[in-house]
Amino acid sequence: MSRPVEFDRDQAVQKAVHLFWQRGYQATSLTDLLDTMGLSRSSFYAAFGDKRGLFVECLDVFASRNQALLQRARDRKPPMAALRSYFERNFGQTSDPDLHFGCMLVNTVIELAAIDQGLCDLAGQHLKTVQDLFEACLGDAGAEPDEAKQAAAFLMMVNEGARVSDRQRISIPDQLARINTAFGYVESSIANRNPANAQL
Amino acid sequence: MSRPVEFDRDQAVQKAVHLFWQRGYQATSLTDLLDTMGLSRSSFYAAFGDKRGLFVECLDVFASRNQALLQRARDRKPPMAALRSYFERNFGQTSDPDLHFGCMLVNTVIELAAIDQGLCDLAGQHLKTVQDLFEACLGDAGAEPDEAKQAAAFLMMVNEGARVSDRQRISIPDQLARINTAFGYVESSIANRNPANAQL
DNA sequence: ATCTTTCTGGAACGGTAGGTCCATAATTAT
DNA sequence: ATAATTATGGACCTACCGTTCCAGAAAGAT
Repeated sequence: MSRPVEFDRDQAVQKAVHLFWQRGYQATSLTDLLDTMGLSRSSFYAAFGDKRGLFVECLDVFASRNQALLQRARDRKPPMAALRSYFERNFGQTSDPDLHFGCMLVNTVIELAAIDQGLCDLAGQHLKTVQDLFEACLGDAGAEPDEAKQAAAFLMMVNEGARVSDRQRISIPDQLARINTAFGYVESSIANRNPANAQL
Repeated sequence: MSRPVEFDRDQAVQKAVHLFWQRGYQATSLTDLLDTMGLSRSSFYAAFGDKRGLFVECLDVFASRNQALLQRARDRKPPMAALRSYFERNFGQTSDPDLHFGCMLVNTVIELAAIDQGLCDLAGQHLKTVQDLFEACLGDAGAEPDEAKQAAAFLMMVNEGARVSDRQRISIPDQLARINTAFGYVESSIANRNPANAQL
């Protein structure tokens, strides 16, 4: 019954994710969003409630895409290679040289820590989920449970730092070198404490 | 000749640093600044030009305080202990439990990367200066030049990550544990390649 | 073809942003 | 005391923010 919605909701959200990812929450105006998503003010408020509601939805979309990416790598590669691929994403393979937006979750934590605690906490929870995935990968690689937990926390800190570096447009080889340094540390640590695991 | 300025410029800047550090550039309104700094609009524009000009000044003040802190530690402590003290600052010793603003330079890079490249670059340059200080400390600790460069880049990434974690209000023991993990890696790496240096 | 329902474009809202301006107050030099 | 100079408080400006509202367009049901 009656007139159907004219725009593709998923596609509109995708575009919003891209905008928020690039420019953050505050610097993205409703006008920017409407232009990019290609819908009018009324449709926007009918579909998403308000700007903050859309941002929550975008955070969730970004986070689940992120997790899926790591989970897929975990299913298809050796555990440490899967982990590395997560860190190297958006460094080596990107064709657009200006596509250095870091991680939307990290960006949100920093931008909104003192502005909107709810959004900051939501981003933090998503990051924690990723950290749990790190821990699972490290377990796959033969780390002891407590060692996996410690190394996962360390790697999350490294991840956050790498995303900050990314936004400074530090040269890609330098970024990869830093990541390689971090993984060298973790891998040799696991191998030393548990020499039975030669292959990681 | 004629009427002198009524407010203490340095003290006003200090207060502005605190506000910008906590809330970032965009979320700090001119009204917030005037209230906190205790001066009127006219005096503000006469003294600082505009909001962006004040922010530049605040970035410089923050960076030089930061560098001085590490430099002082370098003069008074063993090199690796000096480095560690920089990372542990704002974690253990702070009395105010809500004083988790991370690092103003890191916050600026993330918030303004796609908004104001000039400010982002300025913050990035200040971070690079700190990284050079890291490198010098590592040289003091007996690292070979290329090893010091590599480890300094790694430690800057760790620093950036730690400041992101700080804004999430992750428990202080957890934060210290992550930092300890990172330093354990670096120190054992230096010790292994150069066994003559037992003391760091 | 008509009725009903829902979506859509655009005008309009109050609030606030950063920035300007001017009359006035305050101080020093003469 | 007066003149000259500069700082100050506060009104004012334009522009844009996120949000609301309403008249009208579009589509399904009968």
